[in-house]
Amino acid sequence: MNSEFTIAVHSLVYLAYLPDHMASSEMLAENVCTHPARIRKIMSSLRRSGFVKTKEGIRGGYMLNCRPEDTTLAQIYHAVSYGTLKPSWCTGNPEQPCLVSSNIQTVMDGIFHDAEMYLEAYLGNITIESVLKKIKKCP
Amino acid sequence: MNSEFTIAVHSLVYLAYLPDHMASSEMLAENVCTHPARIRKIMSSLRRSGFVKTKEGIRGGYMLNCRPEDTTLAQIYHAVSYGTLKPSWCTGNPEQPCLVSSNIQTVMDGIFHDAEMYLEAYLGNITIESVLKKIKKCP
DNA sequence: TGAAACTGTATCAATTATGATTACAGTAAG
DNA sequence: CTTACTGTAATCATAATTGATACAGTTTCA
Repeated sequence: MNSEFTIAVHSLVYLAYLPDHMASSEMLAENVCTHPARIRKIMSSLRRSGFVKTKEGIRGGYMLNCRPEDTTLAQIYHAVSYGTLKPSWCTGNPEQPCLVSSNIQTVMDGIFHDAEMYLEAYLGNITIESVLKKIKKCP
Repeated sequence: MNSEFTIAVHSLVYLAYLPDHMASSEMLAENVCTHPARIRKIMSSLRRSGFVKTKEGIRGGYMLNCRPEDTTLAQIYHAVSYGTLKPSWCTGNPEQPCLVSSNIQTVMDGIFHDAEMYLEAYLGNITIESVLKKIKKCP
């Protein structure tokens, strides 16, 4: 998994935190600690899945378009990082005569797929609002 | 997550599959499709956690030292890849005045930690033997 | 209308993570 | 005492990730 999921969650939490629920890529980048272009790329994907609306032009930026109490990290993970639990490198080789070597890829694929579903089930219990609440409880 | 978990599972499944439950790093490397030195590194770690025994010297190699029906992928994950669910790159900055930026790391750390526990709970339901059974069912 | 302040997106560079390779010391069998 | 193995570290190559730059397109507002 790369950090796009974390950045997406951070950005949505930050938007939910701001009184007007709106920020430019530059503001978000400073808060997240990354480059504005990277934020724009990820926010574009969040816009395509409907979590934010964007406004181009002067005084533009990103606006929260979902209810923090209804939006779960599972939805965000699915939109931004689905399929990234499984490592890209595989063991075994379908061409080999050995039963284990030739079939392990299929079996491990299934295991990682199911594991990701479990992961999403857990993330489905966490909302943007609950993350914000946890943040507010920090010392 | 890198592929060490997958390689560890593959190696143990392969040992369980072999009639004498024993193989050298070279045999394992060929089956897994990687370099013998990489196998040795991972098998060393599996030896330290008791899943295999190693025999040095001529006619040496790795021998299964656990019951395939009792050994779960959770145990293997924990031994080999614990803590690798969380991306290494973090958002936010504890030095910033903003509540969100300064505390998101702590909160996301907790979420990834719990997510990993969930993942392990799922992997706890899968044994080396059940993986081998799935492999044998492949066409 | 046109300058200013934004997003959208592509491309390339820099950094980091991953995997492959080599090397060699240590060990046990025969 | 040679041969065939593991243990481990170091180094190289490649791939993935992140940073940076550039520029077209859009909207606001003087």
